[in-house]
Amino acid sequence: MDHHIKTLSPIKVGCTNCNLKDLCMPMGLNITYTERLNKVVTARKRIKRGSTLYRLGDKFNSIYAIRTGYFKTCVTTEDGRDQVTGFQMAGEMLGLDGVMSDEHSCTAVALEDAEVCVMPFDAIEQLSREIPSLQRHVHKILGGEIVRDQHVMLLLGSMRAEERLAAFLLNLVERLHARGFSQTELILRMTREEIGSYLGLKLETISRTFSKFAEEGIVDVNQRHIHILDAQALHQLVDHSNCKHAMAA
Amino acid sequence: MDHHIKTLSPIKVGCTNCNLKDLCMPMGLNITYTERLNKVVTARKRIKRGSTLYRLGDKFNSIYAIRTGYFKTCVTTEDGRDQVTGFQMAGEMLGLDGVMSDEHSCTAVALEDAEVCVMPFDAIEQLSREIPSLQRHVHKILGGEIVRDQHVMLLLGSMRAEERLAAFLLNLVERLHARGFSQTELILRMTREEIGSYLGLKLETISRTFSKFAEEGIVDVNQRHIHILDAQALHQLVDHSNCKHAMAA
DNA sequence: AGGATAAGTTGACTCAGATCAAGACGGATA
DNA sequence: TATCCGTCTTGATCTGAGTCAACTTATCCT
Repeated sequence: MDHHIKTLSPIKVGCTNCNLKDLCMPMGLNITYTERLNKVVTARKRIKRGSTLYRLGDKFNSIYAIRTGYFKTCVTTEDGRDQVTGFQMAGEMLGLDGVMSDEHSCTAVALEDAEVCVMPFDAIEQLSREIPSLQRHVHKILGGEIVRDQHVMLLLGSMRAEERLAAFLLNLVERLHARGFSQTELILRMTREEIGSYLGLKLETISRTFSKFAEEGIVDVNQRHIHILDAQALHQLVDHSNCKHAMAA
Repeated sequence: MDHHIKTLSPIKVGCTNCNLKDLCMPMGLNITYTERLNKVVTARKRIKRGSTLYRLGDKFNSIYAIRTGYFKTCVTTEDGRDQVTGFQMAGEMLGLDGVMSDEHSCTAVALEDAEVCVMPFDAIEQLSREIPSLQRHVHKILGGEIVRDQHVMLLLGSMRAEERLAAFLLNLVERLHARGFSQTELILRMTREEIGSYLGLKLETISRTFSKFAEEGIVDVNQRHIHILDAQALHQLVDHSNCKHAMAA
């Protein structure tokens, strides 16, 4: 029991020896700078599956680096309906949606038990004034979010259901692969409804499209366990949407 | 004629006496700092209607503040098909899409003859290390883009055609109003096709929806000249999409 | 001014995905 | 082991927006 409490204590593992340091905030920083960044991480926080890290409207103080677990972010409207705006995994940052107006513009929910590093944004700003490479990295994290959102806009604005799901699966598996997981197998952390919300489709359509992929031998679907059998076919689906009139020409 | 050439010369009007200074980059900076920012603006650039400020894949060096004119940004796919990701007007920034990967991830096209201030990003980064309030502002500009994109995702993912167009008109007129223009009248700078691309709809649908709004007396449409007669109705359309089951409950 | 070209409107028809509905499955609880 | 509930699948039907096409109206160019 004592032992269990010890693992819970704040700042046991620092950035320096964190296995995510090449993906996360310390990316590209030397040891001296990483140590300084480490001092900015004042706390760790555990979030139980289903509970929120922050909610729409909460005061913005910190950004969060995910150590373990999965999150979804969603924009909730007054009436309780919501749209999923993204899924985040270990090494990715959460909370940047609050930078603009000093309050969060979406809600972050843990899809499974998770742990995050809390980084007060004031401290990050101060440190990044002293360390140009950190400043550059903060800008890249913010800018990367913009590029990612643009891709989702492209997906929502011009792809059909199959193309959307194919793009979604490829994106997930690519990010997992960057974290050392399989390039062909994955376990979905979210429901069909959440995938649908993210992709602008209904849960039935997600289910049907999975079944169609399975029939065609492109993927093997067992509940949330997905085995990609023909990644090439998925890529073609995504690219094909851009080729309708290129082929006609 | 001489007079005309003078107005064309680089850096005639500085940030200090620019009429957009409260909306644009110098927002919130005192006079001393604004003068320093002014030195970063090394050039002005004129872009003719229909030509590009930068293209997808171009090396990222600078961000741009729009002095006059309108732009659209679009993600172009290999085959020439593209999706409009946004419309920008005076006082807004362009080019942030390049921060992440050091090359632009979209193309910026002038919808009418335009003039922009060129701000080398290296210089902005350096200056923002010295001026915390500028640093904060750069972060807010980047963060604001994220929030804006989230709203578009919500629109594309969960609204019907009428709701999308209503939200689009309200957003445009609000931004124009912040620039001193009418709250009820506006001239569209883009074609129905460009609006459609942005909203994930076809141009025929945009046309039909405008006609429907006109029939219902919500707006008066004369080509690109739009007169909003019942802003309340537009607001209700947008909010209503969030109330379907709230009303049932 | 006139002719060419781009932009916008409107109608008829089609279809992808939504909606409604009925079961099946699997993990949690008692 | 039974049952309960959230999740998922599948079928039947409906509908909002897409597609195709014909036409009108602006705008540009010489």
